[in-house]
Amino acid sequence: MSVLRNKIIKTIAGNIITPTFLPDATYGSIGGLSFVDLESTGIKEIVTTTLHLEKKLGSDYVQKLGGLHKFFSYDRPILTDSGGFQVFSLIHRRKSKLNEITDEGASFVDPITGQKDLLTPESSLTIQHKLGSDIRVVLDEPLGMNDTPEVVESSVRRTTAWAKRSKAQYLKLLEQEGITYSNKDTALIEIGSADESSFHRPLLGAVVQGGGNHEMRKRSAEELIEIGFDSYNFGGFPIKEDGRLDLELSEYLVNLLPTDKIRYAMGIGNPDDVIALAHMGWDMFDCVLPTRNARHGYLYVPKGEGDKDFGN
RNA sequence: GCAAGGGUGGCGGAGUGGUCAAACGCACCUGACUGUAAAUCAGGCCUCGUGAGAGUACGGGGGUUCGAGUCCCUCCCCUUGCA
Repeated sequence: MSVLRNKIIKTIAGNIITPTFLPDATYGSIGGLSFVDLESTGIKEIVTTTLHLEKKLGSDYVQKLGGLHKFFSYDRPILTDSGGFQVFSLIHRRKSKLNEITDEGASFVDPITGQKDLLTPESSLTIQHKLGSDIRVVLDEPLGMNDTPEVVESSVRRTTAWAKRSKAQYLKLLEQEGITYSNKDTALIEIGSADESSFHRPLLGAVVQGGGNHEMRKRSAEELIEIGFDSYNFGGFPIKEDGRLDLELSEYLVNLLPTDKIRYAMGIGNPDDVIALAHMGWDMFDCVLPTRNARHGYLYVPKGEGDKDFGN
């Protein structure tokens, strides 16, 4: 049963028709493509990485230059991640007392400078605010699929707690700018709806955790919905041992999320997966996979049109 | 013409009497890659064989030696110095 949603996500930088896929641009660059090239692919919006920008350039610097859009010379919607997943991957590379997650935040050792650093829910949102992105994500604690129930429970609890702090920080930053916020604001509208003007504030999404455990996913979703966000995101690394996305979990989760909010599957980028999840009702996707694969010489072709002469 | 140094796999470049099918790069091939600290990682890369393994290689020819990419002679070619 397909529930493919063609809707419109409103952002400050313009509207996005769903379902949509956002490629990831580490420093605002998609694997060496110019924005002109990017546009020719039909891509209308991008994701960029908070932590890389913060560590390499500094959000203060980007802010001084007028924000990401001016800095990149890109006027379409830009989504920033919290930096949580990058810290997560760093921590899993090298576990130590310096690389750890506590209730305060995620501490890690900067692999370039070797200095200890701490990313908190508040600092992540402040950085994203300075960067001036259109869609933002709260800091969360991502997990894989095979953690113990205790670890999963802890991740969900912490993710909810961080989401609360993030929302508070978000509202504080909006207030400083004199931007109004209402729980009734809706950034997801029907196509053809009379009101297609651009949105008046950046969007904020929270990330549902719970690993491969349905009950925990449900709890996580409910707790986040209680706080209230513009988007609810499929978090963690929901890839099974066979290397495939857990489609059952994907479908279970999408049906727990409010239909009048954006449902965003983070890090899902296998073309077949994107199509499958879009039909489940997921609105938005981002992933490194297509661009990374392309950089590694991998070409996607429609089913049945592969050519042995081209390898993959 | 004289002098000196060289000619090794697709390329660069190790190797100076046995453990060399040839280090190490590059290129190439295959596999991996899922909120980008992955422009990475794993394997292959003379021929035949799934494999153990076998065969043929170090400019050409000849020689010394149990054994030569490595030593000697000769021929061909390249680079540099002197005329």
